[in-house]
Amino acid sequence: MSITFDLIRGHTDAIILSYLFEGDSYSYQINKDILNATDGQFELKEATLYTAFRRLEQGGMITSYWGNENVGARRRYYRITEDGREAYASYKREWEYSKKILDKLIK
Amino acid sequence: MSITFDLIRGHTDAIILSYLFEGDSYSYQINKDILNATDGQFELKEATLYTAFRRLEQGGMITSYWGNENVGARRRYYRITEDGREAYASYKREWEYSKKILDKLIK
DNA sequence: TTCCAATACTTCGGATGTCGAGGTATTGTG
DNA sequence: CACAATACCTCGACATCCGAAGTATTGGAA
Repeated sequence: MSITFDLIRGHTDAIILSYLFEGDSYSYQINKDILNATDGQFELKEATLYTAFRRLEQGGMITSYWGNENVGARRRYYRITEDGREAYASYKREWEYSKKILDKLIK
Repeated sequence: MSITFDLIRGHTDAIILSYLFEGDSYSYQINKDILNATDGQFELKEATLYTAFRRLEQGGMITSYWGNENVGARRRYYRITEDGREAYASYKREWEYSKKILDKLIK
């Protein structure tokens, strides 16, 4: 089954924050982690991720810094802030809540 | 808690079809049914509903007809088609599926 | 050694869905 | 007679998502 991506819309930030909650990471890595976690059935497109990173950084949810890899391509790492942790907790609650509502409505 | 409506995005059609599955209805009624089902915590805005009805009708998921009320304002009723029933079953599966995915990703 | 796949980042513009604001018409009630 | 409630509808703004395209680096295959 190929998922209609609009179903995930609005949850992008929550998904990203969920990964950053466990440690700094970078776009490509997060993308691969999502693919692994869902057995290759779901991924956030690169453009979507970058839009989200910009949005989250502007909102003070994350900060970013360049890694000093001396091998391979440079990486921009993202780190969750305290505000980001709070936002994540809130997103999580909202997900649980909207799940309940949709379970009521799609029966 | 006030729900971020973007979380519901993409599920509007499924919600509407879910109601029409149980019998013909009209916009205002469906709106009220949703409000009741969620204890007033969630509603689809009128403009959203009309956009969705147009979309569903153009897609052959529903048909519409004018009720012949001799009392009160005229009502446009919507009826689900066979294609609509199939689409609904599919939407329902997709919802179950995306629920699993999001539960994996928002942890 | 040359080419290509993979890693990694980024921008742009189009498509889509949602909804606030505004509008029309009818009926029943104070 | 005004007004709330029912019921319909349109427009335009806005946010998000993502396809497409582009840059740069490294390592391995041919």
